[in-house]
Amino acid sequence: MLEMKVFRESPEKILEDLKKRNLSENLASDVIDLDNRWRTLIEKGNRLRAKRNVISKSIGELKKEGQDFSEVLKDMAKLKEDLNLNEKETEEALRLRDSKRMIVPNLLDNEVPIGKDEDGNIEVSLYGTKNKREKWLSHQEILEKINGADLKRAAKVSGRRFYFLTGDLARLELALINFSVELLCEKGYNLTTPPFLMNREAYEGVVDLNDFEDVMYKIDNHDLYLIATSEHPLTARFKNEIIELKEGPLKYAGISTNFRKEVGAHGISDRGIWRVHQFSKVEQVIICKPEDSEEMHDEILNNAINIFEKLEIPFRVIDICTGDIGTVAARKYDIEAWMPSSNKWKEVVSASNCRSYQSVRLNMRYRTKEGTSFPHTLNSTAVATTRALAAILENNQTDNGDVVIPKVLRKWMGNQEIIEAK
RNA sequence: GCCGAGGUCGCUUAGCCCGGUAUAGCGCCGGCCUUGAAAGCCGGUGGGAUAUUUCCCUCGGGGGUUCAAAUCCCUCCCUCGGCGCCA
Repeated sequence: MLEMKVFRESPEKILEDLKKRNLSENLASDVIDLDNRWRTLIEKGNRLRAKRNVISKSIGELKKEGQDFSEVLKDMAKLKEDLNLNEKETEEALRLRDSKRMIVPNLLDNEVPIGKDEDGNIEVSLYGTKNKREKWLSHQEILEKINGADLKRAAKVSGRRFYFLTGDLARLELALINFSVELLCEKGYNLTTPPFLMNREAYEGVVDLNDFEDVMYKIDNHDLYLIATSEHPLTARFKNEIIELKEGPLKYAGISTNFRKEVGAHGISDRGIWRVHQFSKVEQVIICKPEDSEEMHDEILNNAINIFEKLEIPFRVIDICTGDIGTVAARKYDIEAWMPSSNKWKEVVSASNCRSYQSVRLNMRYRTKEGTSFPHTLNSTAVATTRALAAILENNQTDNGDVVIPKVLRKWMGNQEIIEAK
């Protein structure tokens, strides 16, 4: 959510952005109109309340002196009526204003490339070298060969897009988690396992409202949602608080299972464990002063780059364009791993700078010399296990269907070097 | 889940019984003093609106009683203690 002062002082910035995103300018002008209405009403209400307080005080005095105050009570009755009406109107105007304000997307960084959809994203760098091979098996074919997952029976007990990870692959998943957690802890990130369920109010602070329909699972009869990423609880953690950033940015490595509805997603490319309803992820979350956020964005992206370099998977970094960036981020980079079986780059990491969009919604502030201000929040995948596993399986396959375990993961696999095909 | 005690400004705390301007300390910011610092002293300290100097709001959340609610009543949330259940 954007601060009201942006709507009041520089609405042209918002309008310009809405144009870049191909969205209606009414989104912003509605907010401005409703804000004016609210301000008129609040001013009137304050005047009425000031009057009430004066009368109320005078009643106290009259009572103390033992004098009659029945006349004053009549004025008060009328005042109360006016005030009741005013309060209803004020509340309604504010509620409407903020419900409109909630759906206005974040202001984009000027550098975000202009584009209609994901085709407008720009490749900024390439890492690693692609292995050469005549024929590439897909990760789901390899899963079968190495007996790494049981999708069929997972469908029986849970439904499609679920999986049992088994044996060496389950172990490899833990290795990926351990590896990335260790890397982040060495860089000073505070390892945190968050709650996996969140209430609606906290959740509204951190996501696009459409996600309640398309992404998060709701628990029946409870005000609780399964988290889609540990970014959500980690960022919402300091809701309604004033935090200290004197000693530098707050850096967290979150570890959680993530639950996603994945509505509307179909297709052959989503087979196997690429797109699933549940997966583990190590996530980076940073809360920092506005002046530090660009540097922090580079840092979390570089951490992710570092992880995939060490895993020796070929990948590229792309700069997400205006049409693909979504509601919350001001700037976003993705890392796409090379998936040789489909001859495509596919998303494994997303690193966003959300600036103050989430902190305004959460009413999370930090102390400055002048008072309080809204910090910036950033998040990036370190490793999402199922997708990283799929990338490892494909890129590290051998002619007979074995999989070479990345060197950096072997210490968590009892120095095992290969997962053999059965 | 049951019983009891609690939740007050960034932190700690008084006020609650008995309704009438939310108290004090710490921290922080600024000033005086100082070669510099500390100490000391003085002032400030959350949110909102605004005619920019005034008003309003804020005592866990919501509702109610009242001219007036931190204070009384109802309800929900959370914390602590005891009991129960339990990986």
